Amino acid sequence: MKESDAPVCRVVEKNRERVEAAVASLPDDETVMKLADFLSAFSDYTRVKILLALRSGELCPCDISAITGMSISAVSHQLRILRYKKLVKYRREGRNIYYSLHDRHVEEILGVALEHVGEGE
Amino acid sequence: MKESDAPVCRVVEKNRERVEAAVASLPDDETVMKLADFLSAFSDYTRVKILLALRSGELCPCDISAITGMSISAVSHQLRILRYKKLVKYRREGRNIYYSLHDRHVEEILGVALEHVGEGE
DNA sequence: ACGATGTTTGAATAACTGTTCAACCATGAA
DNA sequence: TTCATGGTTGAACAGTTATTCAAACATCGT
Repeated sequence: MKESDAPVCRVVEKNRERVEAAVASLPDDETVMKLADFLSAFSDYTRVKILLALRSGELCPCDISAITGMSISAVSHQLRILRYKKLVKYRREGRNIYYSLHDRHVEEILGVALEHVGEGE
Repeated sequence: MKESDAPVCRVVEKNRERVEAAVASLPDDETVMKLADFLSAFSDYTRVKILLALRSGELCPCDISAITGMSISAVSHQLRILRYKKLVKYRREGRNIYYSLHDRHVEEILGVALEHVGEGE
């Protein structure tokens, strides 16, 4: 959208304080981008399932494949995303690699979201 | 992937307890789907920005357009997604429609996620 | 060194998502 | 009723994403 022809209704004028307060309260753009990037890791059915499984303890890709019914390759691709976005960490043990949730934040988000969808019934 | 030829490594056998515990702890499929559906609403930069802006109070689409620099139409499309997925609610006041965060869960998730990305520096 | 096991990776394809544009609906004022 | 204002909607396009397949890498046992 071009800045020049932003459609501005009268309400924006009336609400100017409100609007300016909202703008002031926004984190900087980079933080918003990081936020969306982090949260977007939760946006896929299979990734959510992987994360939920990891709440009960560390698992290797092969375990996760068995649990979720996904192919090993698909699991590995998704784990890579979860790694990059800091939702999981891993450790090597011989030939196996064990994945676990990165920190409490991830568990907390899953918990709050579970509450939310549970209430909708 | 076909169930029949799921690649199962030895670790799964060794970890059978662990794997079975994880399977047992998983919510039913419908819940996982609802979870992913809810959380996927947080996965876009512009939606996150809208939600962050709404933390400071209710706003109409026109306000949000001014705050985010998005077109009114784009804002409205995103608000629809946020409405359907129960991240925001709205009320009408004459010609204006005011949107606000649906409940504490949404605020909490944003808060936890902000903590998470804040720590990474 | 070799083979087997456990995992990762890149390329390709199919499905999905966000923005724009134009048309439309809803409300209040005249 | 008619007009202007504030919002919504559908179609279309561009960009993104998840899965599969085949090939590769890393580690261990022999």
